[in-house]
Amino acid sequence: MQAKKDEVKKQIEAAALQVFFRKGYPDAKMSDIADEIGISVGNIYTYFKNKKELFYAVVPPSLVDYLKNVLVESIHFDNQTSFDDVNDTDRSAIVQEQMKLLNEYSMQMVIIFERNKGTVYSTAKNELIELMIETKKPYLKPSYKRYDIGTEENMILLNIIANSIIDTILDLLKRDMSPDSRIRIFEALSLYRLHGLRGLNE
Amino acid sequence: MQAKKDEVKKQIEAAALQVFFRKGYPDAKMSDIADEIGISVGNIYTYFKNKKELFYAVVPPSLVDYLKNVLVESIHFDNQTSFDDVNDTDRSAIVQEQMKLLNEYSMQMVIIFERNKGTVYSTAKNELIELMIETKKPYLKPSYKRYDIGTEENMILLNIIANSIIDTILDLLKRDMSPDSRIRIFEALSLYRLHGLRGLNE
Amino acid sequence: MQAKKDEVKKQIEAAALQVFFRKGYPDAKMSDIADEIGISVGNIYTYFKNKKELFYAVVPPSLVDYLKNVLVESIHFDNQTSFDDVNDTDRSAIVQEQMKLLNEYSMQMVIIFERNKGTVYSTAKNELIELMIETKKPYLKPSYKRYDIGTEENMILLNIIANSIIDTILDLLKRDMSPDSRIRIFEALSLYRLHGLRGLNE
Amino acid sequence: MQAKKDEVKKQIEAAALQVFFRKGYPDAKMSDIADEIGISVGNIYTYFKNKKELFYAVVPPSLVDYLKNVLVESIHFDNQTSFDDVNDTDRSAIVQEQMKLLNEYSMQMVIIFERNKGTVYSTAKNELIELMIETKKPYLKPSYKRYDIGTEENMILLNIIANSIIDTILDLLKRDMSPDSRIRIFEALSLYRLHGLRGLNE
DNA sequence: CATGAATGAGAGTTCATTCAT
DNA sequence: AATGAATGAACTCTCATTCAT
Repeated sequence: MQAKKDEVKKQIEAAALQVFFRKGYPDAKMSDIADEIGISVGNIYTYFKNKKELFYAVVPPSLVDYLKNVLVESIHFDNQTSFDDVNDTDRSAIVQEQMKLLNEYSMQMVIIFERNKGTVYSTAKNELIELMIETKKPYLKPSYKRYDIGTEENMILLNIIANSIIDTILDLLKRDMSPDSRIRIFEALSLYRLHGLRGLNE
Repeated sequence: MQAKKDEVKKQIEAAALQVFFRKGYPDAKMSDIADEIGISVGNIYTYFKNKKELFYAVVPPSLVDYLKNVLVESIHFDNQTSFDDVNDTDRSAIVQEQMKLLNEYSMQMVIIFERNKGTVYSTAKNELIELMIETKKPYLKPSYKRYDIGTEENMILLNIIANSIIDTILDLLKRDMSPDSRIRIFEALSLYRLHGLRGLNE
Repeated sequence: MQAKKDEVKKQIEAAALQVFFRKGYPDAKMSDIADEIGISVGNIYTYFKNKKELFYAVVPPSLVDYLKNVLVESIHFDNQTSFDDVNDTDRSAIVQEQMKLLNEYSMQMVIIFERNKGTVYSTAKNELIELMIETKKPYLKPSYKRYDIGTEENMILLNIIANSIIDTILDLLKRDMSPDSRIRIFEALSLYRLHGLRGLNE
Repeated sequence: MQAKKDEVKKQIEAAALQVFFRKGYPDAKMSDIADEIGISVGNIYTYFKNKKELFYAVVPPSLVDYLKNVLVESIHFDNQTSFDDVNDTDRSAIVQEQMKLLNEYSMQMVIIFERNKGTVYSTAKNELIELMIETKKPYLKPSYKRYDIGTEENMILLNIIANSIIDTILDLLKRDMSPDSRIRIFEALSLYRLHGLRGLNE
């Protein structure tokens, strides 16, 4: 019985994750989730007190810091030497490992950092950006002289770029493709971040 | 009295734009808009037939093609020579003009290309991406050999990058800053697109 | 000033009568009435306390008994001799006089006896029927032997016929036509009531 | 549970039919229907998508042509010989059968041909009148000479009479009585139509 | 007097949540 | 445990009525 019970609970969680991912929290109807696995709406309430509790069971706050770290590690967005200093085999292993983690929680990641309306995660993306910038500050030059960007503008620029890096990763995770394709595109995006379109297009 | 009427209508439009910008069409309640300017909900219906009409008065379809063109022009995302070939004065004039246009409709742009759920604009961003890729196809190399990306992966990569370029512009427009700052950051972002972080950071 | 005031009041009453006639009380909007004569909604309230008061100013209860009597007189629905016993000139004069009265209050009549929803006149038609039957009872045979109609059924039959006679008059009054046409059709209807389709069609 | 559901659905339909019959579509409030059977307004939406769907479930368009035909057949309004040519037994059987049909859908009939505001049936009565006149035209004399009615007036007269015949049937159906009474009155009304009050009263 | 913008009550509809079965 | 019918709060929209101008 317990096994059965756990089984249903897992089904509900899987269905809920799908629906929260597709529609976001406010537009995800309890009936959507129930329909997804062919159970009654009321039965969800046997396992979860309410919609909110179901949501946080499926996208728990504990996941946030973990995913932030994975993303910060995955990106190295400002460390130009990261890919130059390690050999290809090592680099590949690192990327593969990171990708595995990102894939595993891809839907949660999108929910936490993008489709977070109506949840406590509405500030998560900005916090991640802060973390990215903070973590990598030592490597950053104080300003980009060529364009005479002062400290504040500099921060905004970094903020926008960090934002866009996150969006780029999330965008990649949203798309359906083979793991190999994903890794290749992931690496191409790294190159784009470091060297721009010219870097890609030479 | 007529003056009063126009005044209130403008207030409603301004409030509506704000609320649609902040919450998106489906989550923008008529009461949010009314509360914003301290009038009754019913009074909005003195000026606009219904929520939909108010929305399209504030974010008219006629704006879409116009903004698409401005954005495509503003980006030159793949034309590496665009900034090298013209002198600084001309370039500055062009950028200033584009920025002015983008600033004027910054909220509409975000609504059309990002917070477009429940509106006719839900496909606008993808159409813009298609337009960007299509317009600039002649300049693109058929594939990025270094990462062995085949045609399909190539398209996905371009799609993600185009997406991110749009997001970047929208992000910039969402932030409150002086016109000068905005232009400088805008130009820095162009540099980032072309040469990556290394291009910025040298 | 008083003259002007009275003029506007009369205009409102005329417009109200039109609109109540066309749409009935509940569906007649104050704005319909105002639009009809190109004044503001608020101005109606200068002359009439509210919609109800305007309605009863235009269709006053005092009219009801009067119109009931006119109709009862006009119909002679059971007096088979009415048309045979008087000469044509006299009869014509009587009918013309009745028609004049019916025409004058045609809209009120339709409102009182037919489009009376939401007003105190919802029972007026039944009261008129009662009056018609009561008034003419002396002339009625106690039962229609041929169809074995007992007293109660007899009353229902009379009720239905009376009802239909009223409807027929109202129907005639609703239609747009010349006074002459109206009189001729009115007389043909009398013949139909007395002798049926065969009476008409021989 | 299924039994319960069907039960409630039937209750809602019965209540809706009652309320639509009493008030007409626009004035029938969902709360009227809910109150009628002591359920919540929202619960009606468990069974019917919206007010319109509930209405057309209870008064389906498929009924219209059927009822038109039954009425046209039932009336023979201009065929004076219809009752003379068949023997009493046959005639009785025919009338009984027609009455059964009319009784079964009496409320729907009133709704379709009389209380049809806001529905697709607003033209049904006029269409039925046209059908009645068209169907029976061969039997009609070109004009009623005695009253010198020209073609147009003739049509108006026929229209009014047809209208009144329908009203008469609907009126009969609205009243509560035994089937036998209804049939006797129905037959008396036929006689009235053919021979008028004199025909009844001799 | 006249205006018409503003209000508020009430209608139809949706959906998270409850609860009898 | 499971069902899904039932509830009620909240949203969009309408219109008689009020009131500042």
